[in-house]
Amino acid sequence: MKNAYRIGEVATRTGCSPESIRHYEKLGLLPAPKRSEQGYRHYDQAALERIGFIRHGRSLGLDLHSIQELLALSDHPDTDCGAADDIATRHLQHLEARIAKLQALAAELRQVVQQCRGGKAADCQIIQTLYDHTHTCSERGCG
Amino acid sequence: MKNAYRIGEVATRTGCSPESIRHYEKLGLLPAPKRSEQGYRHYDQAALERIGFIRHGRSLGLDLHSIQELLALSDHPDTDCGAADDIATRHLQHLEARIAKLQALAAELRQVVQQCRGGKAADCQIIQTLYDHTHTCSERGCG
DNA sequence: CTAAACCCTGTAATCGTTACAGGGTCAAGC
DNA sequence: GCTTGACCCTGTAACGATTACAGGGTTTAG
Repeated sequence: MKNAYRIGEVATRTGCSPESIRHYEKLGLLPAPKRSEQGYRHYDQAALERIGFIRHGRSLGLDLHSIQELLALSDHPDTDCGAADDIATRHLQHLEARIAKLQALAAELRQVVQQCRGGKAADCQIIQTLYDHTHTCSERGCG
Repeated sequence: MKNAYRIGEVATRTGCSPESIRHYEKLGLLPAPKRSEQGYRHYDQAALERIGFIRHGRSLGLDLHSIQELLALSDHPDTDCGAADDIATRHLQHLEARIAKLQALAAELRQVVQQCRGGKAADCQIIQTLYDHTHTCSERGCG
């Protein structure tokens, strides 16, 4: 268990590219790490765990702003936990809405695809359907 | 049925912002329209339908590149229709994969949310779970 | 005759990540 | 020694689609 990792080793261990790590630092999600005499970043175990937190949040689809809020809660252990629940619940609802929308899109697209019987573009039902604006979402309220 | 619409009226009729219309033109999805003496764009009925085509494609989640390919097919009526079917089918598979991934994310997030019993951030299970890197997607192959 | 609403161009922002360019540092091998 | 390659640094630009300006000109209605 070392206590000083350079950014490349952190990248390997966390699955997070060096560019992203520097990006998180610039955005304030990570504190500025110590530097070697040559200016190389040196990370400790806590930084590794913080990056793991961020990556786990990202893998769940959370945006960096939400992750920053969750990190702030974690940095202030006396804060009420309700805010974390709000963020997660809000994101879950967001995900569910997006799933529903994508499912509607997929269903519509499935119909479009099944209409294609081959032949020339002039007769292509896919292209015809796209020109048919009676099916656009803006007129059916599915956006 | 007029035969000369300015960009604002086209925007109203198609539900597509003037900025987007100019953007589509710059990208080559729309031909450069005629201009008034003062330089205002004047669109005809065919342009309206072409914009409708683009919007319908976008509402299905197609990217502008795919839409451009479909428009190119439409512009060459003798082309084989198979390419259109390829584009639509490929996009449908893409949608289905994305839906599956989002559903897995939502399921995981639902578990996380249910762990929150209130209280202080120090004890918050949401935050604890995010720190727990044994659950990150990179280690479970769900990315 | 003036104010509001429209149009023009070009540029920059959004989000998260990646890919450079241009330069410095460090290890291993010859 | 000296080179080669793998690192690291900073800053900037790209991706995709859209939105939001700034700074200027035109039309239209009161």
